[in-house]
Amino acid sequence: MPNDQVITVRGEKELAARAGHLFAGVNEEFCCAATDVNTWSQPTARVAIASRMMPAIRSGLVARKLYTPAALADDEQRGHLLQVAAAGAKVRICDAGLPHETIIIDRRVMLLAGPGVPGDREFTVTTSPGLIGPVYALFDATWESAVPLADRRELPMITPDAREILRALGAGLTDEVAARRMGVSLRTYRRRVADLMRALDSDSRFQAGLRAGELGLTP
Amino acid sequence: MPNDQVITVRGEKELAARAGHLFAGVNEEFCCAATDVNTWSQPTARVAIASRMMPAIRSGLVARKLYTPAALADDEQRGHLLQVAAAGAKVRICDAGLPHETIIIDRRVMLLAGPGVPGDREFTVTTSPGLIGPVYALFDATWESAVPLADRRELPMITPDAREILRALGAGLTDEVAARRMGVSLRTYRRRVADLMRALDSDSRFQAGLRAGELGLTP
DNA sequence: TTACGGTTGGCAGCTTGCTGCCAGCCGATG
DNA sequence: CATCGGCTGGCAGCAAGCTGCCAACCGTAA
Repeated sequence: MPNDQVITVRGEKELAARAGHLFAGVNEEFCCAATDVNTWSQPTARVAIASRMMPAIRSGLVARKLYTPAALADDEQRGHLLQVAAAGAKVRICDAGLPHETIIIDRRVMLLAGPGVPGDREFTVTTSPGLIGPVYALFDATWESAVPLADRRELPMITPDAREILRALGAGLTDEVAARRMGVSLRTYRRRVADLMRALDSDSRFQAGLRAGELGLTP
Repeated sequence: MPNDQVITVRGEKELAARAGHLFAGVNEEFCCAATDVNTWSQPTARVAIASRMMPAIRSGLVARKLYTPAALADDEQRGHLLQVAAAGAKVRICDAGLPHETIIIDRRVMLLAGPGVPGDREFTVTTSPGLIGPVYALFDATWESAVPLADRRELPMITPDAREILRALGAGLTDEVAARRMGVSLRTYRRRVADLMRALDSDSRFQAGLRAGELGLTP
């Protein structure tokens, strides 16, 4: 494929047939951005890819996988991500949508997938440095603002109630004012603040504010 | 230019000659991501572009311009950004590097610039939806995590001293412990914390923590 | 030398935050 | 019906945070 060329294929079969050779060797870095882990139409393909990648990671390959919170929606996906992360891949979660899967291999080959159904969607493959470079930069920028999977705490207790408390805290209100606004007693408000502090694993309110922001819990 | 094609040109003259027609009409949306505003080799070109874009914004065009903090490095750039923002363009600053300028027009045409010197660099232009879509999504993701120009406070008073205080606060230490560690009295530590709170325009420590994080002041 | 401005540190008084305690209320269960 | 668990709200006691006050110290300038 000449350097300035782009090929577009439909479906995974055609992708493998026309561009599979480009993905044969991953030597240095594998970058992937997607909504969730259901990339390929067959879940077994995902397992096969992961099992091939793990030895490579041990040999020095850098794998960066960027997903949206949808990738943590069910236990299967989460389990898979924790598994690849434990194997050494860097996994981050970003809050913005990633409707098009983007894969960049060794900054040499780039695969862009349409937003369609995994089994029937259009793939664009290119080796053009003029295209890969800028996309890689944008991937990098998104990566930098994403939260490492390990740092991302699951906070199921972010009820509407807790969210209102975060709002009040973020507005700098005293407990008394905030409690009155919420229509609860000061003791109850403080009890809930203490719950929130515990959930944020924070010893001070400054630290809690910092963490709430880091975790994207601010309203 | 066929849909799946990409053209690569070197220099602005060749860009205008071979692809200038693609940029003739901007009807709906103009998205741009770059390190700073020194996009073109001639500053007068920047002024001319801005002066053409302002009436369009008033007619409903959405202009989104995404830069790194380098775009605020000098008064001239800052002044320009404040000007276009005042004219209705949305300007955001993102903390990650954007070494390749990326321009997407009406989601129809995309221009990717190499990282070279403005007067002598390579441009890649494409109208391929398979390419524009994913890049647009990554632009969007980066945009979402960037800070609106208006919200970005300049905080020159982040001395090494204040940074150490932020560290102590972020670690959840009590004032007494932090003061002792810094080798100052509790009164002095608290005096400095109060200075920091004032600088962060915060009424509570939670709010201060939140803002410090938002402003990227955390160590 | 003295005078001045800025900073520090100790102290005191106050407010805000933290949490235990206990009574009361409510819903669910046997 | 009684019992239980969970939650609420008032109160008290304490810790942490906030700030004014004043003396002491330091560097600088006249």
